[in-house]
Amino acid sequence: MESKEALSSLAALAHEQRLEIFRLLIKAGETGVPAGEIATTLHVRPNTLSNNLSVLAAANLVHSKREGRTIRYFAALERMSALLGFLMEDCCGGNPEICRPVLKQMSCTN
Amino acid sequence: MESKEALSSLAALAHEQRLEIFRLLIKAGETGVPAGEIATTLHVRPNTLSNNLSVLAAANLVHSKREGRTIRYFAALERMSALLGFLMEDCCGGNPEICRPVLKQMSCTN
DNA sequence: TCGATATTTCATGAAGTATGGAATCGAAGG
DNA sequence: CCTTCGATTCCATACTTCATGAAATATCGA
Repeated sequence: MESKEALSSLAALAHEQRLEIFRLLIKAGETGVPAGEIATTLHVRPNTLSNNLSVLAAANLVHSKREGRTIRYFAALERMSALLGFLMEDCCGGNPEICRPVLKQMSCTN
Repeated sequence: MESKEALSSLAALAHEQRLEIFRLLIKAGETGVPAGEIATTLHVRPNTLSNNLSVLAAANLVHSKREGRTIRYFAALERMSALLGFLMEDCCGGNPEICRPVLKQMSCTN
């Protein structure tokens, strides 16, 4: 991942509503969530939601699929993966033990 | 980690110069880097650097230690760890296989 | 084709953030 | 004590981002 991509992802996530949207989509997983359902769940106006979804989409953090009148949104885990890799690049250059706790926090066993 | 803390961390990182600073400190690990060395390495003015370091420090992403006239900065891995955990919370609620690739990207074996 | 529903686009004012120059602080050395 | 060096703070200007309402677009059912 390049610096500019990482920056756009971080900027997209550095916003209260967008962070909530993204985490909601992370939790929803493969199922995704229709735009309207995001709006009612998070109590946001549809136009504001649409703007924020477009920011997340421009940062490649989410993608969408039309289903008739509704549009279903999904978190883009592969992008998230690349971002985390970029942020922690070479963190273990000196000593693998140091960043071990970071990984532990991410473990999917909880 | 609470949402507000995550937001301040993300906002701090969503800035070209601060992202470079943070990644430099991540690579430096336990050794840390003195402020002056950061300035010369990244070719930034000392006042700008100082501002940006204070933003990163306010977000608890870095901490510092005075050593005579110089001040040495370190990346705060425990904060980074909490941030990643917050972002990916419940990512595996449905299916552990889905977020496995995210972890792989972070693996310290490279 | 018409109306209803779901979502997006656009322009705008208000608020927040970045930047660089100058002044300041704190520690070390003569 | 005075100077130098490393780093920070202050401040005004310029820039960017944000939420909002009004209008537009797309899809479906009648």
